[in-house]
Amino acid sequence: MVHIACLEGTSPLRLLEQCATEVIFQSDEEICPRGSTARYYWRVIEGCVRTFNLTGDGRRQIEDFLLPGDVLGLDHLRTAPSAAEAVIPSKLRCYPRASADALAAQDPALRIHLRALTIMSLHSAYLRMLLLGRKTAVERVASFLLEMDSRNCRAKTNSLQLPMGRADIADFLGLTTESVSRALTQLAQTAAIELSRGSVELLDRDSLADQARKAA
Amino acid sequence: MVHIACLEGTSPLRLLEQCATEVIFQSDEEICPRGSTARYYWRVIEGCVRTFNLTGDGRRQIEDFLLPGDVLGLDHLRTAPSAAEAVIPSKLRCYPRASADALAAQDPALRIHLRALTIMSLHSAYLRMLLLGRKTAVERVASFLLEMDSRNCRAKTNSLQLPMGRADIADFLGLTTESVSRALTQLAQTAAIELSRGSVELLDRDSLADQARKAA
DNA sequence: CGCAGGGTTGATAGCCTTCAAGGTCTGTGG
DNA sequence: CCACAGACCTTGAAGGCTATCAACCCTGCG
Repeated sequence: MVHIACLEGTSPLRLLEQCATEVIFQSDEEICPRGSTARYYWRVIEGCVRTFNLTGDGRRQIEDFLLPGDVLGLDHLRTAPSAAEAVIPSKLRCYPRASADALAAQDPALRIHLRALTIMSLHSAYLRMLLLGRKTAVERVASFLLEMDSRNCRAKTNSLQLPMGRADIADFLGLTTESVSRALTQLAQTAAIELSRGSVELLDRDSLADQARKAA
Repeated sequence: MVHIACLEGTSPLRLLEQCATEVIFQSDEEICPRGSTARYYWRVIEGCVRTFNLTGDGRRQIEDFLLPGDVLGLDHLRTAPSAAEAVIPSKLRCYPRASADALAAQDPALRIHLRALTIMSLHSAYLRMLLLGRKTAVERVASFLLEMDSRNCRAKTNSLQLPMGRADIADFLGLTTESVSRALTQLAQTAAIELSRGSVELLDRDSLADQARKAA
């Protein structure tokens, strides 16, 4: 959800980029375990990361998918509140918190930007509450496709690549894999989308938005 | 959700308190309409406020209940993302954004505190996603009672006053009023709580926590 | 070829919603 | 003082949506 285009280019940030290191994670590999000390911010360079929460008996709710450009760790206080894992093999850039925070302390523009990113996460969380609390399965899946599409900045085509599997989508939307599958089939039957291997063709975004019942 | 005890007492904050004014809102009166310009922060002094989102066809999801001490408006960027209304007659203190932000620009401690409050809201939102996406009706209601209890700082007793009605609780938990009522009855039958007019007696918090399946 | 993993589809069950009715409390007015 | 209306809460019965359980398909791989 959290885009950070303007973290690049500005001059004092060069220093920060210099202390950053890149790390590659394999599928399902843990990036920061829940409760671990929050020593780094991470930025996704390639791939996809999920953050999630579990109930005592193992039910999972995915909080967010992080795509290239998104930042992980802005919501950590002393420790990480939720676990993070790579969805597919992913490259992340790792920024020491101490350095980044020191930089932010002296750079009002950076502070404002980081604050805006956190607030955008909060807005996205509130919209997802509406989705989880009040939307039907088809509405949830349609909303999900549109959200993923809107984050898929560079794509001009209607082809939406989904790095995550049905199980991840289900745990993101508060459904089961079967329900996700059925909702996708149903959307395909209205000709709003077309399903193909590993991607979804968005044929009719208006119809999708209609079936998503977007919040005004 | 957002507690702000330490906004009081520190000396530079006296200035801010001086430009603050108190306003009283009646039940269901709007505090900031969705999309309105974000010109103020608000702090609840007495009463209770709800923030919420609506789908296109009017289904409502309450994002948060704000109790005395909680701050409203930290998640606003240029405009308010969601509407806010008083649940019961409530007194709020109103802080001009410009003054507060200017003060924060010069006061690192205040900045850190405000940032922590925002992050706490985000954590609370993530926990509620787990509730909305993965918990049953009884689990949701038990979780709700425990959360309200934990925010009910000053109370030593087991009596939990709930300022909001069943309809508000339902829209907070993604249920209907009937389901909330049934879940409360069911919790009462296990002797975890006892229902009385306008309040709930928490007889067995362990049992409640058990039935809430709290996230580890 | 056999197997494993992910996705889809079908049948059934369960939980919550919906619709409906009754109960309780409060405030108002006769 | 009591009747009554209204709001809110609770309870009951029926239905719908999604979960669950199961089978099947497809692909990739050893």
